[in-house]
Amino acid sequence: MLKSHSCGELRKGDVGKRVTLAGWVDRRRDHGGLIFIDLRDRAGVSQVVFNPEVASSCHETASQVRSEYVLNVSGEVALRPSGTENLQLATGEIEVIAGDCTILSTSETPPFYINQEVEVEESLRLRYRYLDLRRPRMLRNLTLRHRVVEYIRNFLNAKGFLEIETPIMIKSTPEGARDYLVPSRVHPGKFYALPQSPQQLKQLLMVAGVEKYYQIAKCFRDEDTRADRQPEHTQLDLEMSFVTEEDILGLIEELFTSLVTAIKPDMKVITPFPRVTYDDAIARFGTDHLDLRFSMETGDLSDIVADSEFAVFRDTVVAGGKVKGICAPGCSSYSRHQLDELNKMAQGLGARGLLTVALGDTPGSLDDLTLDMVKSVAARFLTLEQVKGIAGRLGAGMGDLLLIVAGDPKVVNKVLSELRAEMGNRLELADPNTLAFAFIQDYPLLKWDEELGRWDSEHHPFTAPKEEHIPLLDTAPERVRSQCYDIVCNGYELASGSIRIHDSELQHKIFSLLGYSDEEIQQRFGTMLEAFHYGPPPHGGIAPGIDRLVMLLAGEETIREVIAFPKNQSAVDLTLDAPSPVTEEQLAELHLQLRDE
RNA sequence: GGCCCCGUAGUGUAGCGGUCUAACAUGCCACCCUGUCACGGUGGAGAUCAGGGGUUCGAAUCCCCUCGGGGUCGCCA
Repeated sequence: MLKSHSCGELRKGDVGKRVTLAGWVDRRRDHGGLIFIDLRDRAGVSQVVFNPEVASSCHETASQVRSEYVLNVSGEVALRPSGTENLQLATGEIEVIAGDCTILSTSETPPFYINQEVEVEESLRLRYRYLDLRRPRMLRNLTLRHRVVEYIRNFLNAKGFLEIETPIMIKSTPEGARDYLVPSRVHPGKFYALPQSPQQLKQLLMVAGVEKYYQIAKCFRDEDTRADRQPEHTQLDLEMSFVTEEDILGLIEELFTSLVTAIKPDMKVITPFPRVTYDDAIARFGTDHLDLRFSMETGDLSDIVADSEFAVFRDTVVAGGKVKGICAPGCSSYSRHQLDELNKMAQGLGARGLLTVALGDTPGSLDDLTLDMVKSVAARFLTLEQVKGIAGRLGAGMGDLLLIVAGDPKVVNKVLSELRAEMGNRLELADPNTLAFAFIQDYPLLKWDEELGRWDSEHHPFTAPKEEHIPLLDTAPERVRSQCYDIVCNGYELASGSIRIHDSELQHKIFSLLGYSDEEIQQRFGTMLEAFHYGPPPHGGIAPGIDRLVMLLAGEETIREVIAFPKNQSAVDLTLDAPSPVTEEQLAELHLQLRDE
């Protein structure tokens, strides 16, 4: 080793020791005579003093050094002269008196600050990701991620799970997201696909008798990116045999709560995790990836306004739509501009409009409310009783602002859930140090796909219906609930899972319901159905997203901040400049020809 | 594919129709400096204002297109 100690570990107790350090020049302070260099490695920073009277050639070397040069320094650890200690620094009581110094490598001036926490354009950071990762924030995030994965492995290993790798090149199945395809050289015209998840493989592992499986698995989806979505992401993929929904939820709750306690003890977790049915989630929050850190629940106002003079509301209800709203506490004094912003946001999400109702100027009892204190374009169409009814339903008082949307229930819920998140943000209602996990249960098994004119899986086709709902598959598929569950946290979907079908008859029936021909079923799922003829155990699992989990623990806004080499919004890897063209020879070998477009 | 936002020295920002020959901070270069730690001091270099077109007597500034980046809707079983 070129170092005897790390730059971050030296303390008072090391005084007098002769040490050798190696690291990067974080900062150099040249006093003409004395030169101070903060030498940085992964563990931290130590101040090295270069004194011409102690080692003149060494001092000469130090004067040539610039930021991010890599140095090897030997010297004695000394107590800093009294009065010059730096309490900001863990190593601030000592310094290393350089006796010998070698420049291991030089560095050009970096394209952005490495020793300062300044926001830099993300594309530049990604182009020089190896420099970006030198910055404390990134090092912190990567370290956190490592510890999370380490914790998960230890936790599951202790519970008797086997970590098993599954292939990255598998078979394409056209349902779900678009596959990333890998052309086969050996088999002209045939392709592998990168897994969207190891779903079928882990179920085969259950048939194989593994009983408890997990994997830190890379998953690939060729869909557009978002702040919390990348073309490839990492899941804790997990599957167990002979379990019920309760077993899976209990395991995950124990894992997550103990993980947070161990790794981020300063963060609050609400236990036990609240359980919300899908229908309740939609009714109360307009979305199933809800944020339970604050209330501001939506309220259905349809019955109150059905007979109102306000045509927009009345007509919506008559046409089978819904009128719902939320209450933004203390926002009755919102300016015209602020209201316009919210209106624009609502319209951007598909609402025809947003009705705002300001209840007086100051806090107080609703009993004192009079119609002329109500500021709203709909005020003259509503009775005082109706306004009070609406306010009551939304838990509003004087001084509050009501945000009301009318229209198709899907749109109304979408818009209100986004407005709720927005207002929660603006009013700082969501404590950034709280992780509000929740289980969402009782999802519908199927959803009607308008475009294709057929039923489609809400989760995936291997999800088991609730036992007692199986008869409904023939009579009222829309009413069938599944043994499917999500974990959400602070407004993000963190995990999805289900108890799987282990009966090949039932599985076959679901496939048929989804409109697959026998031939298609055989072609896409033949192996699994066949495997299910050989004693498949009842089984189920779940797959929490590691990127999102670490993002929440790190307090970051995007998962890119917790991925070493992420892709940008256009799915480009700016570090390596991928994707890139390939040679004609490569294409020919793969029996591929590019189309003119 | 739609909508919204952004693009000014290496970096981060200011400037938003004329006095911009583009400012500030920091970084960079040179010199001075033996107790600093975001060291200090003096001086200097550094920007076709993303690119193209238009409006105007005059454009970093207004309009259009293109490119690049971000957010989002669609999409993500």
